[in-house]
Amino acid sequence: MVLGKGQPNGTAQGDLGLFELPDRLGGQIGFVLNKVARQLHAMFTESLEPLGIKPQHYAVLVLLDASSPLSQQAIGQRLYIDRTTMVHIVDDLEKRGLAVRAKNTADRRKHAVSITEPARKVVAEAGRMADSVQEQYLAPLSQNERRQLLQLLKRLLRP
Amino acid sequence: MVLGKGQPNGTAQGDLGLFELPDRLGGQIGFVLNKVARQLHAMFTESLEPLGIKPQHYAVLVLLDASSPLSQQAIGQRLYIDRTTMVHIVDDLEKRGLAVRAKNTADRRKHAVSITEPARKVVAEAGRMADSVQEQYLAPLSQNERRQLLQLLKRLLRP
DNA sequence: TATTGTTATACTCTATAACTATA
DNA sequence: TATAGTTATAGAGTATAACAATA
Repeated sequence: MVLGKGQPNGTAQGDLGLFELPDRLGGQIGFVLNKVARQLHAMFTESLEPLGIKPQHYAVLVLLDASSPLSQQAIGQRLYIDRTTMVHIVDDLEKRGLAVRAKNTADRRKHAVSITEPARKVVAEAGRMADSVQEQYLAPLSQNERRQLLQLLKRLLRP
Repeated sequence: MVLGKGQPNGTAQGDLGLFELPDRLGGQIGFVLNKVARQLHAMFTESLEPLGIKPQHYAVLVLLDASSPLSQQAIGQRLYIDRTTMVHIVDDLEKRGLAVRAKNTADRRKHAVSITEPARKVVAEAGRMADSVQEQYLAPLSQNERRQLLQLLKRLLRP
């Protein structure tokens, strides 16, 4: 997708350069936020392909890597993932041998989902992919600006 | 979805509070970006329901309000929307009487898509919705921080 | 009664491929 | 040959509703 740089905004009012956004839209954080999130997500998804996982799997694995076992509900609550979606994700991880389900003996409604040993290397590798993609996508920003951006976003995130 | 505030992170390492993210994930801008974008998008979608349009329709209408007519391709390029997706969006707008397709006589491959007069009021109203949702969602940030956030995001957006 | 996990289903958003018509 | 628009189709990601097992 070669889009060039658009015309500098020397055009008459109401006559936008080919790739310019009206102020009304460019001023909306929502619009820009959405596009940026999609672009980064697409890049990360692509970078994970060789590992046979997707961003959601990565997120769950990071969590399990930090503390296994967890119930599916517990994982979902932390990652803002619905429990029905969690079923599919854990299904995928089990098929790929990256996680295992056991019964929680204390509360037999719950599963005790754990990361497998081979998966530890996969998470590590995926983490490097994540870093590399971010490094690439965030290149326009200084280290300090990246920290600022992250802090601002974190303050917006709702439970 | 009542998630509470999570435990303060006074727990032993490896033992995360119920709603805490491991540093590895919380430190990834991608993860937080994605969730924030989805939350805002969901709120905006809901607020637009009474108007019978969705965020993509709003974006196209804003563009057409600023400069009509435009070809579908031209709209899509500015809004990062695929041309096949544009077909559906313009279909929807025509059904709702918010836009009309005419043939571009200079280049008869192209459509000349224009906003309709009644639609001008809809865009204006939708714009107020957008402002209100943003005001609500961005409440944790000062005016200055909102500007910062927008500027940082805009610098990331790729063509 | 409430919670955990499951299943089936469906919706949103988007993109790919193949086509028509115009240039 | 390339571009604009269309169509059919499919995929990813997510959610809703109904259910079983367990608390």
